[in-house]
Amino acid sequence: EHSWTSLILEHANRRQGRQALKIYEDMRKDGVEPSPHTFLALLKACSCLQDLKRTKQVHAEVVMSGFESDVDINTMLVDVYAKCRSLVDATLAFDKMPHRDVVCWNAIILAYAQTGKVEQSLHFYARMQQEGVVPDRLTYISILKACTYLAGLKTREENGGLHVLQSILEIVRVIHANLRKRKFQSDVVVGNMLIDVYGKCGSLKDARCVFEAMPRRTVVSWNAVIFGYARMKEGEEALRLYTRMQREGVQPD
RNA sequence: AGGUCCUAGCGAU
Repeated sequence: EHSWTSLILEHANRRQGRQALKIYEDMRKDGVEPSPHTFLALLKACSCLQDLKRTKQVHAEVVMSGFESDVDINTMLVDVYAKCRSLVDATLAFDKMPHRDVVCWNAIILAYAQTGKVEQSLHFYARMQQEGVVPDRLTYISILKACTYLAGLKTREENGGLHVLQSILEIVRVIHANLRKRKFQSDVVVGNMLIDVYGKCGSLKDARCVFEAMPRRTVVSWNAVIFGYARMKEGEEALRLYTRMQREGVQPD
């Protein structure tokens, strides 16, 4: 069983989802019983296929094998259903969970965040705290993702979105304050997201401030700040940053 | 044996 699972996982990691599912069929034909690890590997395959129908089939197999209340599997189901763009199924899986830890709260927050549903993300964020679960770095990242996605939509609208951008900006400032309090502000991914979202909200000043304060930067940090200026038609500053990036030995990608 | 994570682009849809 272990070797079957490794094989499935390997194909899933190489984004060969269909192969992975086929191997699972062979495994069952050989009369081998799947373990929770098998399903985690299968769900990873579903996640890259983004195929709702197949995900539901795997879900059915999970139930038949008696792993319906496995926390890890359910968390992954929430995530995969969201990647298949079925928030309904993601939410159903989430609601069925008897016990919820921070990881699964993060998964549902991210599920809504991925399509810019800021209000719902914040709603789950509030609920998790009511239930005594302490947010972690990924919780904040997930909420920032919701803000980023929505801000990205609104900046592309020529005029209409200005007041929305303003309210997103206010939310981001609150999250930013929390991140400072929790000492997550020096995290690279967090920093990258703040640069991006501040830029998309039109606040290059905040974006730049975060960028300059970062203890460590990656090419993503540079991209985010450069695209921020470019978006606001500040081509010259974007170019200056681009040359500075090269001077500091970071390769463009 | 690894349940949730960043920008842009490219594919897929």
